Amino acid sequence: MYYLDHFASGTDIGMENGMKTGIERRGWTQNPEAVKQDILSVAISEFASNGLSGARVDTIASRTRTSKRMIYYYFGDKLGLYTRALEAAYLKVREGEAALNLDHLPPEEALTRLVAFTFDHHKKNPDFIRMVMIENIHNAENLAASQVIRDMNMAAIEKLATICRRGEEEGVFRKGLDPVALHWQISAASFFNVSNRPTFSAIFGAGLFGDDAQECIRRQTVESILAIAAKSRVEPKITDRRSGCDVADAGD
Amino acid sequence: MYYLDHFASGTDIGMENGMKTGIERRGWTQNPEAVKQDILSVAISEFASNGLSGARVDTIASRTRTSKRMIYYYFGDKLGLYTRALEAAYLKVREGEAALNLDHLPPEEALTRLVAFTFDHHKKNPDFIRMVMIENIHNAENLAASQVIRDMNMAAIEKLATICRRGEEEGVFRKGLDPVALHWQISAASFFNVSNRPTFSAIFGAGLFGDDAQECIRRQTVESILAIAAKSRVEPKITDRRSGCDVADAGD
DNA sequence: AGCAAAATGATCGAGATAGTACATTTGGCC
DNA sequence: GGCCAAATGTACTATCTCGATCATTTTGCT
Repeated sequence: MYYLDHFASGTDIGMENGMKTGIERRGWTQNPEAVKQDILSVAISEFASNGLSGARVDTIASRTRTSKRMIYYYFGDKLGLYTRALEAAYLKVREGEAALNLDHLPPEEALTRLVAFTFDHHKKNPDFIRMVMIENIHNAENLAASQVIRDMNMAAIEKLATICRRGEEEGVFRKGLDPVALHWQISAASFFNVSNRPTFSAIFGAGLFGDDAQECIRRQTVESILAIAAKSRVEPKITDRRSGCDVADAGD
Repeated sequence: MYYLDHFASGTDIGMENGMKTGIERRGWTQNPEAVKQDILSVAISEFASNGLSGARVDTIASRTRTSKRMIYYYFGDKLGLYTRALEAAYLKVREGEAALNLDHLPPEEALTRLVAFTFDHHKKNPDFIRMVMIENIHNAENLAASQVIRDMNMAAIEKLATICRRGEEEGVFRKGLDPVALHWQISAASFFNVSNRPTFSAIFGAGLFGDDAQECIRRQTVESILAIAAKSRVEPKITDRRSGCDVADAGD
């Protein structure tokens, strides 16, 4: 099986064998990079659909323009392929996030956009969400081994930290905000909205995933996050010095 | 392999072979119910740990006081066992929830307790959470087939609906609150907190899962939910009639 | 052109795994 | 006690699945 030169630079990964790509056919040649990318994109889809144990190397191979031989040649074994696929999925998603530049916006506006963006972005990348779900099932053992992924996420936090700091300085956000905790809140809503859609729909119907209801949920999410970040409208009676959280009666 | 009479009524599922149970040994006998329960509890643990494809029937069998033969005898095949295990996991968790009686409390207090309870309860039942995660990976195909589970969840919503209605009537909650949407918000935080702990910890460290930080997150969650339910302190400029949500600028 | 290393093709094997066949024991009932 | 159906034990197999082996082609380089 052969590849067009620079096939890897094509964006339409899912095309059929023999489809035009818009790239000139200037002879055919070995193309290791394209082979790897081809394998990875198929692997992401397959692992995301069926999980680590559920995915079949043979199935991945057959959906590839290359052979199983190549999978083992480049990735060693199934777990190696999985790990690289996980990294690739992260990379692709973080790329999308990198385009978001919020530095010129006022902090509240920046945070609003960040939350809304994350919500939408997760929704547009279900395979990524599923990869993370699967990784959680496996106790993040493979992710823990990937320095690449940790670095990328720390970068994401930096962005949020910057917003928090600016907000504090301008006096619109409360002091001592923990960017990681805020990220947790943002992720919880955005992630759950995709990850648990199947069971939620099965039980309560698809209503919450229609356009109107999703719009509503997204807005609620944005507002909740902003409320957490904002200086409390009502002065808290006690402030927990350790975590910067308002301490109020929360039952039990 | 033989069973004590009424062994199924014992609460300590995880005990070793031959351990005392507090139940008098009054002879040994066939005990189909105990066998089924034994298999199910092992199955939940195994499926929760390794997923549907990752779980091994032989492993389940070996951790059971009975044999693989019995698994197929009572549950037909692996998928049958999985489905029953899923139901059993739901049942166990909903049982815990049923004990919660909130009808005598004022709506805000009831909602506060419900949220806090859900947060804690999910945390105490990671196997259940993992089963749901796995079911989501499989697009809820098996859950969809289980009427039992749908019924139980509808019951849970009823509880929330009652609180919402009372809150509306007493004028402390906004009108047109959607109990399912509220349930979504509660679940998102409570579920994510358990489901994504491994990846989150791997990336950002375990800090957020220490007692102090968890306390803080739980409180933030409670407050966010209450804020959503409460009548807005600031009158909304526009109200979306379809969903009952405030419409404000939420960015793109 | 010729050579060595990288890349790829075709086929096969070992072990794991779900599920089964057959035999045996137990327990309620007469 | 004897009988039959439910329950359980033992051993086996067909198949699926990962991974390896051996052979061949392509390519960069001199």
